[in-house]
Amino acid sequence: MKIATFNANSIRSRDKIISDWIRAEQPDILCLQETKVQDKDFPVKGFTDLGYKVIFRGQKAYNGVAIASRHPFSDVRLNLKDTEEGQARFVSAIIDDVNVINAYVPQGFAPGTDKFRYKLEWLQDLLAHIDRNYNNAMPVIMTGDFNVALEPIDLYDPEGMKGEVGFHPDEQDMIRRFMDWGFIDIFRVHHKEGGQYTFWDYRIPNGFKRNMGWRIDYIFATKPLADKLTRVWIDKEPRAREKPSDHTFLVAEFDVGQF
DNA sequence: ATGGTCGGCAACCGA
Repeated sequence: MKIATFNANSIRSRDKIISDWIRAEQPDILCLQETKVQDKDFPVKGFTDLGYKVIFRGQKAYNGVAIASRHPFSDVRLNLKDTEEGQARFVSAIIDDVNVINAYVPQGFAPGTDKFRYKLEWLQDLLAHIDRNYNNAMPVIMTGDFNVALEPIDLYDPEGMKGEVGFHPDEQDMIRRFMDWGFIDIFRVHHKEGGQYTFWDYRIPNGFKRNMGWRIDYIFATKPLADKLTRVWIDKEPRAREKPSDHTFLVAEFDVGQF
């Protein structure tokens, strides 16, 4: 079973990068964030033409998440909280007995602001939702853009960014609570080295070429799945193309029978 | 070298 995550920064602007990548890599599941499209305008045909089903939750201009899958969905959920209609940041489903959660965590702007507090609250709500609905003996994958680098080796300038948004202890403590619950950061299981990033800010001149990036996209898996991990990697090729997203693809393969 | 990001969407906001 091959699963990938990609913050597209507009799914419509990334049409060719996404379809080329799907054709080349043939993932079972692709989780997308920052689709930036309302549901009525979602490019469903692009996925069905490639043999994929797709579920999505979007809004105008900002946020938006989707899961494309070669296998059927069940138990589809399109929002984290029933009251939170306006924030298209969460979609989950069961796909061939694997519980898949796709999240676009709020960016947070800056510590000490309402946006930063909202980011922490959103993560808290996500953890509460997971704790109510799953346990760590179940096969669960939680993936997406978490907008948090965990360790100094996960960003290019840990000294300069210490305490800033995306590299703040309060954010890292929240992510570690997911790991205490039972989620394993599977990229780190197979890659102990630093300098492996999934995001390079457009605003840094030649930031990608100079590898001035952050590892803020994750695939978390519970132990039953993590034990079956065969390969996990960051595919930087799409980031090197014309008109790339500021993020790139993170991919994992598991040796699970039913796929 | 007198410049220096994107995308959405229509003036700036968010990242």
